[in-house]
Amino acid sequence: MVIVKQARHPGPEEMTLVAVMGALSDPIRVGLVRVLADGRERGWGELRAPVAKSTLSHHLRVLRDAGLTRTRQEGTRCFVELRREDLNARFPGLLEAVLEVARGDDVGAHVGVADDSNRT
Amino acid sequence: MVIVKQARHPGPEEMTLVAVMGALSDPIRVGLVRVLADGRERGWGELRAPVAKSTLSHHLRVLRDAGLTRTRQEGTRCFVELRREDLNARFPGLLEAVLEVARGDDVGAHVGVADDSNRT
DNA sequence: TAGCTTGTTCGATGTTTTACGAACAACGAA
DNA sequence: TTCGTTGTTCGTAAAACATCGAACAAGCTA
Repeated sequence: MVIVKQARHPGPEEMTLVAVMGALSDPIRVGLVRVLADGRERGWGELRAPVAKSTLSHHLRVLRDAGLTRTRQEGTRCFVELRREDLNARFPGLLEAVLEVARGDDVGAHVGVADDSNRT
Repeated sequence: MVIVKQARHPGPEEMTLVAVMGALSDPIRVGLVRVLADGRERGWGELRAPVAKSTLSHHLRVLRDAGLTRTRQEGTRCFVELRREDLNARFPGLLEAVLEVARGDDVGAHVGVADDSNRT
């Protein structure tokens, strides 16, 4: 029996505006959200940010705790995705507005994904 | 000649998403924005928040520095207003989305205005 | 089993934020 | 000029945050 201790994710009702705004008040985290904005689930190790991995882990935790992302564990690795549906239901229009500006201003420019040469 | 040292306000181009999100990641500041959301300019002394006046001054400064509000000085007193136009131009949809949630969740509930008995 | 990979957690450090009261500066009123 | 009012700034303290490297746990792989 495989018990993979999944991290806790807040339900929509548990999400707070202040926590979400706080999560998005750091350029690296905004960059991560931008990367995930295409709706694709990304492997943790695929994510690239100019910080140590422990720090990246921290940022992903802040995003998860605020309800912005969902982290799934599979074996020894993790996959992250944006909780777009939940966010739109709980905070209508907010995510789109933020992404729009983030793209325009290129916020979190140094965050990206590895150019994974093993798929298309 | 009256030179009232006006505080510096960032122009729309100087406003950053991260600063705005940071400014809105505190319930008192969200409360202040809510109070100002009706478009009326408010006297500083009219504002009520459960913090010392030096702390309120600090919060108003954070909002001003982020570009959310404009502070005008007249004689010995100040008036604050929301920079709705500028915000909508710079961050389309953001303010409305935030206000919508803030109202629904009653964020910053302890912030308000004095019940000014000298009008209506 | 032994070792490798992957991501989290721990401990330390330096910075930023929030908060308060006291001191201050600017202005208007007496 | 001497007060009172109004809001900012200063000094300080506590908490939160970002960051790192080291240690760790869990799961594959050899």
